[in-house]
Amino acid sequence: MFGILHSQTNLLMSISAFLLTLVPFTKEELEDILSHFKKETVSKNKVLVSQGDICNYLYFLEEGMARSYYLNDSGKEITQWFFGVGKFMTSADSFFQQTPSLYYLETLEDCILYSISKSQIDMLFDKYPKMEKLGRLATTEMLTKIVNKLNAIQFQTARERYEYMLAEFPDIAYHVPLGHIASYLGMTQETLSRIRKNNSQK
Amino acid sequence: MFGILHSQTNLLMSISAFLLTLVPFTKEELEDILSHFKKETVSKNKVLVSQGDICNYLYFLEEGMARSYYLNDSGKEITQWFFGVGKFMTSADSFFQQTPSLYYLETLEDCILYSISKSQIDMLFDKYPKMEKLGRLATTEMLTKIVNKLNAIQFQTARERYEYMLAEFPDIAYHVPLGHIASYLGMTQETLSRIRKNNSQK
DNA sequence: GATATCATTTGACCAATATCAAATAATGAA
DNA sequence: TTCATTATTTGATATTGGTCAAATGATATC
Repeated sequence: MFGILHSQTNLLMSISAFLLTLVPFTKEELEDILSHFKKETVSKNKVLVSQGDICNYLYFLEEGMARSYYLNDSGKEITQWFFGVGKFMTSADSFFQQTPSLYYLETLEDCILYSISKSQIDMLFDKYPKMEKLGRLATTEMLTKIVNKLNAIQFQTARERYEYMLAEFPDIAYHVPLGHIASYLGMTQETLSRIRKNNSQK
Repeated sequence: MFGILHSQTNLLMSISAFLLTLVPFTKEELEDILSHFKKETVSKNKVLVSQGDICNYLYFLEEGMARSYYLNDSGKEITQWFFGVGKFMTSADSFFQQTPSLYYLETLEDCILYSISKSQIDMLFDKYPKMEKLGRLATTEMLTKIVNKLNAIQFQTARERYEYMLAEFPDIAYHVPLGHIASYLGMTQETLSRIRKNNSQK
């Protein structure tokens, strides 16, 4: 079968470009802030944080994709969120409250990450009020996105939820295993498979 | 039938007590901050913000209860969140981005509210880094609660979702119309009625 | 390239919950 | 109190999506 071409937007987003979209840091501030992030490359399917760990780092995803997931009562992996290029990623509760993480964080592709520890970012929060603003704005954005997902999950049919997925994560939807998406959307992979089949026939 | 006694905890929570649980403001800071909030009493079933309005105020709920809701495609009211004593309430997106609100805000009981405008709170954000921290912490708390709801909605049966409601909003669950709760939990009110019946028989 | 492993698709059947309609109960206004 | 209105409950039936099992397809390793 001839494949459908899926757009590959946003292959890369530098952390400084991203920070500047939220808050107008000066060159000096930005340099100081960035000096506390550590660049690392991580290969595909690596678990960065396990359920029960304290999540010690906040990550910025310059390249690649990742997900958070947890194990439900039957031990099945439930994808909780996808992270794409140009996004912050962490197990938020665990990182900010320094409590055991409820989630795993796992790369889904080879990734280039910038990481920062809790103590370092707290130091930056104290040093720069603009960093508090950044934190607030980033959190507010996440809140909005989660509310969107909630509305999709709560009131839409399985097919409509898949359409939400395509809209929210266009880069990711065609590049990760079906089962990850199905559990993210709260349906079985059999159901998602049937939806995809019907969509492609239309 | 003899009614079950439902606990009435947290009948009142002062705004200063609440702020101090999140950030250690000094007496002077607190006084300055509170001077920008305006106390108002609002009677039951008043709409504070309508869908399409810009939400101009952030409210703190000292007494009473309220909800946010929207109208779905069929024009049915869907409760999106409940707000109880000691909580901040606003149409977050609309207030912070000054965009038309997707939601209505409506009191469910007579309320005592403290309101503050966007420009005033922005002024406080600029004046006090601790206010940015307050904003970040309050938003993070909200984020955690919404993730909880999402997990309940996504993976639990109708009965388990109702149990989540009782745990998250014990003060509210027995004091608002059934239909508000049913739409909040993503089920019909017939289903919720049957669940309550079964629970009371156990 | 052959084979083992893992991911996806397909089919048959079932359970949970929605829908629609009507009866009953509760509430509030005159 | 009485009546009108609104909220809740109940019953019958329909539908969506889940479960289980098996077949097919894709991928990676030797």
